[in-house]
Amino acid sequence: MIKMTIAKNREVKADEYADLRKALTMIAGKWKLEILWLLYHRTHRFGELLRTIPGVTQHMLTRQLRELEADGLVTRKVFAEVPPRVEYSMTEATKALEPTIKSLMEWWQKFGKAES
Amino acid sequence: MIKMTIAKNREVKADEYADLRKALTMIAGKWKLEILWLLYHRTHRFGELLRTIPGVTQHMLTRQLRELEADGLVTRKVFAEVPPRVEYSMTEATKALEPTIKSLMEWWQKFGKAES
DNA sequence: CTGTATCCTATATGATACTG
DNA sequence: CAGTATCATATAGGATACAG
Repeated sequence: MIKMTIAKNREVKADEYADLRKALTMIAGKWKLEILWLLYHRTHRFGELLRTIPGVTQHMLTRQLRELEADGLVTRKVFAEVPPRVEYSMTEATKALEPTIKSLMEWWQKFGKAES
Repeated sequence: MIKMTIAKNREVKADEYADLRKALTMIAGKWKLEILWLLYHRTHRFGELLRTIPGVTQHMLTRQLRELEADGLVTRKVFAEVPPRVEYSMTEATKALEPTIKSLMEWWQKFGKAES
């Protein structure tokens, strides 16, 4: 897997940026941080999230949850009941991300607020 | 500044999410991480960045730099010379952000790669 | 209750040509 | 050298109606 090309360093770095960008966009969706925050506390049903998050629509909530699920940041559990029940919960990856989010919060406290 | 409303907690939290989203989007631009990375090493001229970052156009580079500057993440220094010279460098805020970026990198190493 | 299907707008990104 | 202007495309976000 070693690339013996002159451009090796550039290729490797380009991959790293792509990775980091991917990680950022995984949580940068308009409603994702609030969804994750709620799931940090406990499992939520779809309707709970819809009622708790101000301004979000069914459509957007569904889409953000689907993306988070595809990225391994939420677990979706469907119960075969009538009426249907669906529960969303965090994953190991979500838990592991918490320190990073707090780090970003602390940075914002010191530097972000002064700008813009 | 204390809001004595029933919705106080929700309002406060909504502000926090808006802040975090702002912090994320400040560095989530397509070329921003690579720009910041280069500036972590040393000051760069516009043309250097343009030649060093593969795939970026003059137009996009200018816009990403302007956004970073507006957010306090790069310093732009214009020299009154012919031909013109413009140097971009990092700020205190940029330096302070490095641990957060590394934290995100480490998280990706453990959890991001397995998904998607 | 928990979605999906359409259609629409806003923003981000990009290609290309031109300029002090 | 370091941009700006213009036009075009891609993606994110949203309003509304309908469905299992």
